[in-house]
Amino acid sequence: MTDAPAARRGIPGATVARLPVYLRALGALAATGVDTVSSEELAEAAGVRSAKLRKDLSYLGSYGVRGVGYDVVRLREEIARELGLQHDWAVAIVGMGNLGHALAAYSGFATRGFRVAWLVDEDPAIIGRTIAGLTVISFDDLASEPPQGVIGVIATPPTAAQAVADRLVDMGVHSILNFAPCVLNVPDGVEVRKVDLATELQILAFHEQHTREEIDGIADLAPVVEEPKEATS
Amino acid sequence: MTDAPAARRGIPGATVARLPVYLRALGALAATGVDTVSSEELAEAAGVRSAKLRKDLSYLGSYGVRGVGYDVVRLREEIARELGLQHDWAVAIVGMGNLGHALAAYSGFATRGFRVAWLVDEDPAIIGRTIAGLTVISFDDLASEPPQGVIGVIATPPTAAQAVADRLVDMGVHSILNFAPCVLNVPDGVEVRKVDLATELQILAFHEQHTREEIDGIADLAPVVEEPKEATS
DNA sequence: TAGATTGTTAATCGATTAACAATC
DNA sequence: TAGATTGTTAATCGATTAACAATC
Repeated sequence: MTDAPAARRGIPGATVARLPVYLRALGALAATGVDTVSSEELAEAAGVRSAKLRKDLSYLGSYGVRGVGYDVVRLREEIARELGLQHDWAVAIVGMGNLGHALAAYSGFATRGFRVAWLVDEDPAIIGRTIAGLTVISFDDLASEPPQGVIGVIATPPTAAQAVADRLVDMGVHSILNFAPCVLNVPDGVEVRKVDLATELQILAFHEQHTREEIDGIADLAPVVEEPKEATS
Repeated sequence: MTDAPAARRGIPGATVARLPVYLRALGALAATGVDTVSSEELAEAAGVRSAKLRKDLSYLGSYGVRGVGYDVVRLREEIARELGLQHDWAVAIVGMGNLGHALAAYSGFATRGFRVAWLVDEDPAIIGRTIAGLTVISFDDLASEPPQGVIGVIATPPTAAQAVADRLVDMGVHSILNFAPCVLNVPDGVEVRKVDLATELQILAFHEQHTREEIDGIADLAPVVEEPKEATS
């Protein structure tokens, strides 16, 4: 009945999580002047299988040309649009410790659609200081400017994180990136993604240990006594 | 034939990735003096469903007691052992920009089984400086001390990341945490986990946009003309 | 047209969940 | 024993993959 792109609704979560990777790869291609790319090439650049890439892109609509490939600029725009990156998003970082400080100065945000707009801390010794060109404000100051469509970043110690999340939610924030190693409880409709640095290392430790066991030989763990082998066959 | 715990091999990846979360929750419980916990309570603390928790734990063996629950200290030890956290792991951080600097000073590593042992940069202006109590060394310096069973952390700009990964792999590192927004190519047997901060925000932007569309009303996007409804059935 | 590559189908694989028998 | 809770089964769900018909 309609020409509208097929599945606007219901893009699988796993696909959404990969769109930024494709976007980045397309940006790199565009920078080098490439204007058409096949699913095979783009998949290679993004570190995925081409079948997966094509399936992912098919959820956005039909932006490729059979026998030719994808127009780099066009596809990049479509993905950016799907992710809501036609305009920049404002970000509020709460917690100006080591990590918050580094995030405030991180250049990778600005180049990929985000503008760090507020730095927040509760420590009077830190409020008022200038970090990365911004003045650190208190939570009350933040609440006084209504942060519309802001993404909140929590970089406080875990003990403070839930209270911070509660205040952000009260202000109308419904997207939160949490660096504090703890579980946050938020109402329905609020999206929390978490980045836990120590957890990432612990997952690597698991693999490191198991690689190590293979190298050292499993014999150490469960000494194998070789049966005298029959000379048959 | 044997009493040995069932599935030592073949713990699903999704389960491994959750074990650190359980470990953290158990640590918090132990700190408050709780000595027994049910799957329902622990799941609540870890932010998962109890059925998932029990299934995850069943891969490690049978450490619960029916009708009672899990011994907090015991379970914590078993998970730590499974993850390879009986001893600390040494970490080498490469790239002493904002992020590398913050990671070097991050207190969350030490408390969860990791010791930042080397800070590496290639900039002569940075080599020799002291950061978080450690002297920044060059790559050649790092290569001279053979880093056994080290976990490598890459916090360089994306342009340098592949070369850094290659050098780490040459030194025998086979577990890498990559903060540079780029795809790393490594040989089989080397495990790379990646943390891309801007990607996390872009995923949130997707949800933020779609939440916003719902609030603003979908009518704006695809004006619906109501068909005069037949009064049948 | 012939060659190339997309978009989609169908099969497979892995992860989640509910339910409950086993058992403390 | 009666009540509680684990460990496991079986069903469901979602994601990945290979293969290929559609089509530029």
